[in-house]
Amino acid sequence: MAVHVSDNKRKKENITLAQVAEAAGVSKMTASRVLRNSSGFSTKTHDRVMQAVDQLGYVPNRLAAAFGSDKSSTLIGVCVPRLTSGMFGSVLDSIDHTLSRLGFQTMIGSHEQQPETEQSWLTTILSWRPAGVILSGRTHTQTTLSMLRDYGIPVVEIWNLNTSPIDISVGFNHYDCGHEMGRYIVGRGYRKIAYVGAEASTPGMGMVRLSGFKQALAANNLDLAAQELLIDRPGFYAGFYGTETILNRTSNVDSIYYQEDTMAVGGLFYCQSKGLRVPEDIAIAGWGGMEVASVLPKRLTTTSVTTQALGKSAAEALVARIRGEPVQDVIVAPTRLVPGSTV
Amino acid sequence: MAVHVSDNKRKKENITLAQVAEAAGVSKMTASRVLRNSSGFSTKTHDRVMQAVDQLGYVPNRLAAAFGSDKSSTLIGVCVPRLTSGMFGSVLDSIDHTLSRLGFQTMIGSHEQQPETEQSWLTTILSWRPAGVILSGRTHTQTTLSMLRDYGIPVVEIWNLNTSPIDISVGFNHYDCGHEMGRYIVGRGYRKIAYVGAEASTPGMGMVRLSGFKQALAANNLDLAAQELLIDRPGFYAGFYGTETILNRTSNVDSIYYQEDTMAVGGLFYCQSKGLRVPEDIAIAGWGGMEVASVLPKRLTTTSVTTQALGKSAAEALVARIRGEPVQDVIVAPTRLVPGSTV
DNA sequence: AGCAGAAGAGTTACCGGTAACGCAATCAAA
DNA sequence: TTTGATTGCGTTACCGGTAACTCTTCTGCT
Repeated sequence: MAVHVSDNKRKKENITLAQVAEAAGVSKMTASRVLRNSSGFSTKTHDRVMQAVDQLGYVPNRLAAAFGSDKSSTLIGVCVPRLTSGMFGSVLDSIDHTLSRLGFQTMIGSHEQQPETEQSWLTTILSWRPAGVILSGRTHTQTTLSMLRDYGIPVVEIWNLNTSPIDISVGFNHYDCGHEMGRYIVGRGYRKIAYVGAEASTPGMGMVRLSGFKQALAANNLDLAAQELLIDRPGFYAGFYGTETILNRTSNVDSIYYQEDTMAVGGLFYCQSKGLRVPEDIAIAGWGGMEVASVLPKRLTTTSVTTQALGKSAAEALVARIRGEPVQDVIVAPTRLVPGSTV
Repeated sequence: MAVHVSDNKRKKENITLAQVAEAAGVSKMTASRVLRNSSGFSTKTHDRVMQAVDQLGYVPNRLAAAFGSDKSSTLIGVCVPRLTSGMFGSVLDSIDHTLSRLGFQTMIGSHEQQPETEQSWLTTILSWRPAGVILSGRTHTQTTLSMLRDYGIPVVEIWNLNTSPIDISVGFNHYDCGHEMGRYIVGRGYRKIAYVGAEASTPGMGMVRLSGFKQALAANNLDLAAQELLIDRPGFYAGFYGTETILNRTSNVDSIYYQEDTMAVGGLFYCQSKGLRVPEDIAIAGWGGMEVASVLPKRLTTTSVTTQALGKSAAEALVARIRGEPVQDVIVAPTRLVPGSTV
């Protein structure tokens, strides 16, 4: 197979602002002002500069701009737990679209629920002097916090609702989600209730939902009949095998609350493969309102969450903060329990 | 709710290379050489500089580095069709991990299968002067191609195998995937074969697989009995309703090939809901080897693809090209037909 | 000893924007 | 008409690294 080396490529000289300015017959500074749409130029000058830009095909060098003044960075760092999850994919998608509409670029990373990974991501990101960052970790290291404080840029914490955020928090109320589902399941008459979750490393928001869930049971003088926390990525597979484990270990479980819809679907399939009727023999509930839940033979009882809205709110709040506009520092993204036919 | 404004924050002065150099008693240039591990310094100097770095907590300014010399950019642009797809999520994850291990940062965008969106993403990315880009579009606009040529950076095209790439291609052989599945389905005795796909905008690789699939049918003197191409994002939902449409429109269809596993699963559920036995009444095959397929009551017949390997290969090839090392310019990522119990 | 070449380190200029400041012309109010 | 404020634009310096070059020392070798 052919082997190429690219060093023979000729790199076309880039057009600079100075060339644009010269073509327009103004100074670099005036051209800069026109392009940033800041004030201090006449309409005539504006038109002449824009014409020169079009004619020369000028592409601004954001590197130089961001470097020259720390105020003009248009870079936003975003760190999510996983890139492979449909939920976070949707949030990322929404953040990315919103930010690029507002003239910002996103630099993405994943932390796999490990505060140390988030910290090393942050170190790297800060070396790019971003205008702001969006974090999704449940907990942060001390170093992370002090870096953010020292660096002094806007920070949005997403996913979890945090009533005393570093700066701004946009998230779901996971505790309430769990509590509401707990009440619902108990209200439907189930009494021997189990939980199946999965955490690859340190606990994420599933644990917060679980505590709300347990609280709802406790309010009815119930406790979890069984609980299985796999050391794995949450997904269909983990749900399938987690259910197997629970049902083999504990008898007469009449309902299972899952950390996520994907896990609930995995569990549902396990039950079907064992000939268990849902919800007569066993009830199943998830969280997330993912697409897969809507095409199942039985509609999954779950909590539907607004990932798109979350991403959009987070991005908009961050930009507002960057621009010095007033922003609410705690924003709740809506969630809603959707009764299906599995509970 | 409280309203904050961040302009009262105090930004700690960043440590610069000059300060490190002074503390180490050397010149800026020598410190720079040590940090980049290029040659031209003694062990003693190296240690003194590193000690100063640790002591001062120096964080390099990549913005300045990339700006000062176009050779030292560590930025890679990556553009995928969607952030919400599990398949691309996995590829992104793999690319991101590999690149960050090699000292690069990724800037991600999505093009939604629209060459124009890819082009505008490229314009933005180029303004950051990246060291290389990874594209996944099936087709590119003329402007995209000429920008890449002018700019002269390494380019890796992923997802599709392209025998005459812009620079480097790392992908699956979608045609062969389709062809192999076509042969397999015909070989199992099916004759009235349909296809269900979904494209939100311009055709992606599903179309390439379909053409391989059709070719395999043609080799057996068969033609597609029916075909449904939804104008939608491929997913469970599209698979469900695409199947409904096909089966209502054409009678006696005995097998359906889906663009993706998620769609196949959607189709499978539709069939179950209508009391159709799989594969006795109707056979179902997908593509992708996604996790959901492995927990279904019946294991899905599909083509398993190595998204992780694809991402890793792409990232490694790009870095090798950036470093001027020899690279194969066409790299095939493995795919494998996995017989399940749905065909 | 004499000399070429390598190794280690410093000097200078520059990348392409933006902030801060300065200055002339224009305009509104006294 | 004078004066102070505003508008429009230019000048200068600077951001924090790196490339290219220069200048010393050391080597090792004839």
